[in-house]
Amino acid sequence: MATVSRVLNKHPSVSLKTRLKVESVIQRLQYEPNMLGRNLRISQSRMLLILVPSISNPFYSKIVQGIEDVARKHNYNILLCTTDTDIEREKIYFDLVKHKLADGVISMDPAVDWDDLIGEGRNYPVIQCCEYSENSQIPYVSIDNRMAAYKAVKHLITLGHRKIAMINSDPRFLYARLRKEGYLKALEEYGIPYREEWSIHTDLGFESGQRAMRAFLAQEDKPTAVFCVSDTLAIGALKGIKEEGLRVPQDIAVVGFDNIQFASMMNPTLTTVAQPMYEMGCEAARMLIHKLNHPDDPLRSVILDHELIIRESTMG
Amino acid sequence: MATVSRVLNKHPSVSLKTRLKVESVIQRLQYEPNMLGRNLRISQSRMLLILVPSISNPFYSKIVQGIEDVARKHNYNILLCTTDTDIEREKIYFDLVKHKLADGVISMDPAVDWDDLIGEGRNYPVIQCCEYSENSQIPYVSIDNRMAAYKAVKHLITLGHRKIAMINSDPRFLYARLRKEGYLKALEEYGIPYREEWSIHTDLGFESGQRAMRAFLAQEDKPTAVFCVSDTLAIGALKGIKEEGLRVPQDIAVVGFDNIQFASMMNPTLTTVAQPMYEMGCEAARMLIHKLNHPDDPLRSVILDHELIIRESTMG
DNA sequence: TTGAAAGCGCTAACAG
DNA sequence: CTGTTAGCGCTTTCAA
Repeated sequence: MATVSRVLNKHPSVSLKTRLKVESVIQRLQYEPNMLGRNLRISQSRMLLILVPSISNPFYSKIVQGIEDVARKHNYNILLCTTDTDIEREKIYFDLVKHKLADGVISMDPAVDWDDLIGEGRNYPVIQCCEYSENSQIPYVSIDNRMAAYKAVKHLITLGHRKIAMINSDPRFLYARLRKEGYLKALEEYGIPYREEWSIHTDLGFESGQRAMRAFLAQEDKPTAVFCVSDTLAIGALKGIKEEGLRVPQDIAVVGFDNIQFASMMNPTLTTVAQPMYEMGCEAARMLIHKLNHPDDPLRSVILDHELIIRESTMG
Repeated sequence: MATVSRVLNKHPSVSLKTRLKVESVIQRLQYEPNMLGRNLRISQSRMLLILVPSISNPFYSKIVQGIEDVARKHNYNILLCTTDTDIEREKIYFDLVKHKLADGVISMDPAVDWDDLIGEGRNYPVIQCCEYSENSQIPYVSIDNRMAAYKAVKHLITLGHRKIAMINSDPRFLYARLRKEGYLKALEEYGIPYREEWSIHTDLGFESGQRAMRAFLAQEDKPTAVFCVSDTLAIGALKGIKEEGLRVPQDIAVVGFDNIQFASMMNPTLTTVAQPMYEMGCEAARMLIHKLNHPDDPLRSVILDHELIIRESTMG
């Protein structure tokens, strides 16, 4: 019995002869090991919990791909859970870790209050990805959102725009707040006053982008450019502009964020800020797995590079 | 110890008094049950394995959403695995079931040969979704792919097109073969000869659609309409057409398949065959969970409705 | 209604 | 190098 276990785990201290014998019996009996027993014994689930706001946004899918690839390489499986940015669901899912069904978590959710969620004095392995709480000690991987937004808006200003609107997401997201700061910084730098009525918060769906755009276009004084915090919003905005019979970029320029694959397929193609989605996922997974193997090593957060990609939606 | 277990599982035979006592102690000790022990004991993982070719295609994401919602409701978690339509990966993932890490499978992959994969005389709970092997006994949920394709192509013919190309996916996929049959049937019905050079097989990426379109447009005798077996391909095709300076639908009409959200956001908006993606996922999950609870109940496969959605890419 | 005891299938320490 | 044994944390008889 122990020997079988050793064969299965490729433990070196098994003679060739017995190994072959065991293997042949395994073959003959069609024996399949039961990992439930193993998991209990070694007290690991070899599962990584991934918390995403939504799976239908290609931005998140791409990150998940990165996580999955690295996880596989280290013999971990992925438990993908969509939270809809709902605190309650987040809590329920986190129970999977508390209950040992997952060894650690990578979260892309605003994460209400990890310190509270985790509880006093516990040390659950948690990595934040894209989204993070500034005041907690939990390591994260992200980009410089403020700077990225600043560059995007500056690009518009450089093109001569002075009436620049912003379609933002839920301010519970840190990235939403940071990108707004970048937006404001760019405006300020060029002495452009901020206009409340040109700033909308919404969810990341296409329709929301479309709706926001409609709202801008219904105003008497219309913006000539729009900065959207996600490509999905920008795509909705393009649609909203088109249905008013206006042209992009001649009448209104549009900038998105993320550089999802669809961005370059649009008509016009979308200017956007590229995030290294796949790489972020990989890095987050690497960090988590490292933490699992070395629980006491302090982990440093990682800021990856972004890049402004200029396409037709700002420069026809 | 047994009593604690009973309290945790809400077993009725616990007096109010002891239950409260146990609960208060649980609270005080911050006790968290270890599901690894439970899983071993009851010999269930309460996990559902989901096999998808790729997660970046919104078509699959939507189905997964449906599965997840139903699974949650029944207290199952989801193990999402992307196979890239690679037989080897499929096998490796299926080991999760053999090893009891998942209680059952929903597969959207061509599934080489389930009967072979599963092995003689075993009865693993497997449901196929969208994609299935015709000759196996494994239940599936899908649409009538042949009919759907037929209707799509007929729509083009009715509009006056006689030169209709097809961008198809890997013929390992049954749906690819069935949709081709529908395409051929429509052509035949109207006495239009099939042209080998107007039929391409490729993967589902945008670029592939774009490339296929370029190939068509490089031919001397160009088609005036294209039927694509997925919206992602169709979106790529739109791009390919645009880069040649042609107009949709005036010069070339395009039909997609799936009705992913992006389809209505394109410019022009995309005519496509809507599949009830979310509902298919729900149904597959329901079937699987039923099978888990009643292993010997025979399950009937399900064919859901599709719908041709006509938009600008065929009728400007 | 509660407690004692067995055992799910595995791994790891120990002895031989 | 191999076999024996204990025990991971839980549920479920069985007896009290």
